[in-house]
Amino acid sequence: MRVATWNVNSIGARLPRLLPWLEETAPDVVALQETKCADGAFPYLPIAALGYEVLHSGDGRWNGVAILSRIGLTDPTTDLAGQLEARYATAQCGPLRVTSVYVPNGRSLDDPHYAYKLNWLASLRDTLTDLDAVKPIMIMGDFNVALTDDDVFDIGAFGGSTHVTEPERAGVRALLEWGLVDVRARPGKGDRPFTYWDYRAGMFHQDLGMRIDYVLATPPISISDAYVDRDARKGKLPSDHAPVVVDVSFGPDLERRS
DNA sequence: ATGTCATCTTAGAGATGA
Repeated sequence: MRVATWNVNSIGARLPRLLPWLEETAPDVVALQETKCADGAFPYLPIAALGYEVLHSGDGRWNGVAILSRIGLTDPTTDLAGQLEARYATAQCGPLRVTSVYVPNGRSLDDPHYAYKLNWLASLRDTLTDLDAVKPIMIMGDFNVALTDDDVFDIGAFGGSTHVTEPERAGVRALLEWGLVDVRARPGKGDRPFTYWDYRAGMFHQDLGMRIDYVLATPPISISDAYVDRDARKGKLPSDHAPVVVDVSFGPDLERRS
């Protein structure tokens, strides 16, 4: 089974890249972020034509998350307790409980949006309280946090910046401490599996990136491969994020239990 | 390291966010 996450930075602008990518990559489940469209404007038809059921939560201009699944999609939820923006979507997709997240950016350390980001991560952690890590659960998306200094191209360039502070990292680590595992993709071009490169200043060309998109999975989910699809960041009108693609499998007992 | 890209407002360049 193949699962992927991708911040597409507008599904409207990215549709000419997304549709052929879905055909070539053939993921069974995809978590999308930054769709930047209202529910009524989501391109359901061309995606359904490729065999996917869709759960979308969209504000319109900003944010927006989706789950695409061709192995079933039930028990949809887009409400994250106490949070108003469209940044969270969960559904049962076959044996997997899948969540797509678009964690708030934080903007700057003195901006109220930074406290909002920490609060949002706490709300995300709270959703795990009643769940059991022996079941197959995946939370994936754009976390807007680099977990370690090695997850940015040069930690010296991030003094006083968001994405690398201890409270943000602790917010994500709380998910790992609960029992989710950080599925590290094998590196692409460089020695580190970056997933985001700023559009400006030739950052992608120089591989000056950040690893801020994560796939988190519970231990029963066996990972046979995980890679960053750098090709999707190249060429004409790419997103500023690359997809993370993960191949997973389960034991027969787990297939039954879920 | 702020060099790009996407969207909305409202008709064409500016504001906003990343």
